[in-house]
Amino acid sequence: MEKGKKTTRRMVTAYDVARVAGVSQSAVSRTFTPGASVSKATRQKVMDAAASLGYRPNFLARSLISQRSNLIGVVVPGMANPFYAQVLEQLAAAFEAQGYRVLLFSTASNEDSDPVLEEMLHYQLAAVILLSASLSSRFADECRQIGMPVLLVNRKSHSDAVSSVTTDNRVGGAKIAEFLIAGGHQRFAFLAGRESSSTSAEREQSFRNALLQHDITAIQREVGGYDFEAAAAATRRLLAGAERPDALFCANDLMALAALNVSRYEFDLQPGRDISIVGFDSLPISAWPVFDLTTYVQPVAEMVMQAVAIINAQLLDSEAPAIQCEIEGQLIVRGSARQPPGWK
Amino acid sequence: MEKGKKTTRRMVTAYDVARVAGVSQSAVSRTFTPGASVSKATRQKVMDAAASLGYRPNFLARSLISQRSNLIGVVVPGMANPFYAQVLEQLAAAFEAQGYRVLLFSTASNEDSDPVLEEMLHYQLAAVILLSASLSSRFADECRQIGMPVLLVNRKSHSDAVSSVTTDNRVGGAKIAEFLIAGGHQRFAFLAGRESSSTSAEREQSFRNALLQHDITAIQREVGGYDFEAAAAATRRLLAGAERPDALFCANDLMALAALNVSRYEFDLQPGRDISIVGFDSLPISAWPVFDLTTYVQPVAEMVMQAVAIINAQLLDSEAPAIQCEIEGQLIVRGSARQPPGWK
DNA sequence: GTGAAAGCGCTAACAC
DNA sequence: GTGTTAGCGCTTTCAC
Repeated sequence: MEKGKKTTRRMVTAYDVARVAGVSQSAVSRTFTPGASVSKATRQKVMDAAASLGYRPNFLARSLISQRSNLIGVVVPGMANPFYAQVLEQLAAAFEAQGYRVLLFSTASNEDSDPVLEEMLHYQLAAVILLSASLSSRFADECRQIGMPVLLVNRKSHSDAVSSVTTDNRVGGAKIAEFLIAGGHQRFAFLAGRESSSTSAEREQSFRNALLQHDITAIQREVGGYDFEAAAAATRRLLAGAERPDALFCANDLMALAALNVSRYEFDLQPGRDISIVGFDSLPISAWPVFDLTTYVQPVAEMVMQAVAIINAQLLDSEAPAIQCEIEGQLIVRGSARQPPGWK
Repeated sequence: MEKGKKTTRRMVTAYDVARVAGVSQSAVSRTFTPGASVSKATRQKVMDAAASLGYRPNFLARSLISQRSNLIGVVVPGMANPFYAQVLEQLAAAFEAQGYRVLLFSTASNEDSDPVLEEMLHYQLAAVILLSASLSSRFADECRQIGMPVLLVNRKSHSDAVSSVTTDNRVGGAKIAEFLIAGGHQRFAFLAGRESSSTSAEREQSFRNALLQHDITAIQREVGGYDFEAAAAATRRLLAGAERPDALFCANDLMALAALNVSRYEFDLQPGRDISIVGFDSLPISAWPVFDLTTYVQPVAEMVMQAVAIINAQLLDSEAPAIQCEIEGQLIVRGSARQPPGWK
């Protein structure tokens, strides 16, 4: 912050406007405060003066005095995965509609968001949203203490003092298992996301449990870390193995798309016929004819709605309890996995 | 545990730290100001007190008094196009590395960024970056007046008082034309982005010019508005027409991907054999085997580097002249377009 | 309804 | 090197 030539260009302040309008500075403030009491005449004078001077209230100063900012901090783990981009976009749109602004904190992919959280605490954020990232209990406590709502999206906390919005991962994992079993598959495999991710863990656990109901215990497993290249490599290992799986459940769509590419172009396996591949998320691009991916929908719009609702509730009452919101997803059957005869 | 206890949520200030450390408040300020002169002893006392109290400088207050914020406003036209997401991500990473933070302003796609610019002026932004959006000269003037650097990325201004970073669109358009001509194509088509976009216009114009050199003037044309669905519809019109093109240049990759899908799955045309499709951007996903798209690279990393360099220069000297930076792209030949024999 | 006055938390002269 | 002193631009009592 050493840089920057000092500009002598003083900005237009409420005082300047007051002087021109022939009113007090407070009158100017009131004019720009929705719901404050100003007479029609005063307001008009102020507006005219403001317009002529090109005045705009300084939101930073406003936040400082009013002790409340309209900045929402959002932590995203990069945007290589369209899912994150989509959630971020909708989150931003929803909050902007309410007069908030998103301050972006991109974390270098890894799950440890403590350093970035530390950074966030320097801005008087109205709230913090962590997308696909977890939160140390230390920070959870600290945020609660200063009355700053924190919300996990697409991830759950071990502590239920932290709010979260997720899809019903367990239902999804089970549904996919049943679908694959009904399709008559024999050799199952799971492609995991990051090991530390609650999301991947839930999907895997329920997948395994459902298979167990049918006495299927031998499940091959690789880790793709939610990354395209890593998932492609993992798929290669799986398909090159002795017991090539005929049913592959990937913890997210991006990895499923990688698996699709590898199967088709490196192993000459046609998804839906020679191998069944299922994802999780339902990215827009997964619906493209080239992929035609069977997947479990994470209803992004609904998740964002709930996220906004939870944040609003906490903002209204800082004593409000944390909420773990789990949203109903849906299995979308397309062509990348063999379809059981008569499947609804 | 005391529930419902009303916590007086005053934040920890430099004064509190000063009191505990037994020094003046300025000493605290200096401790947290890189390059300020504080003795080892004082600094230590301050750091200890700060740590014990959980003190963090308030960046908003700092910006207010120092008249310079570390907030960079970035306008993005949504993130459905991975190109935007990629640029945003790298931009954020680059600025964060310099101690800046990105304040996100997502505009509802359209090209008129005036309302959002208006919003931005309320925050004391260090600089503003417009991604694939244009700028009215009114705002360009206003921003210059208050000494706030503005930079267009992937778009050019008619005025050269506005800085911009773009790829050499004209070179790209011409190269693609030559490549397609060398491939022996007969019926050319161009799929435009938004009509108001300088980027699309430049690519089209140079494409046409290069074709003109070979006496090719009949060029079919549709508008895809940089949107996947719109581009798919446009492609349908093109392919259903009497004079079905055998060479299609799309103003960006996203639209080329749409064209690819439509060609292959709706018209049973194999790209690279029955029709040649070329894009512009070189998205990561365009390299996937399923698409194997021939395209012109926009070197995102380099563009971001230049963007940061330009902003830094303007920040250092607000009188610095605007810079129009044009970066050299590169034609990536892959399988979606027929390859001329012996093409280098 | 309106103005005066008191700060929000901080940096940056300025003396010492 | 350190403390003292002014404010940055604004909201918000509080009298009138």
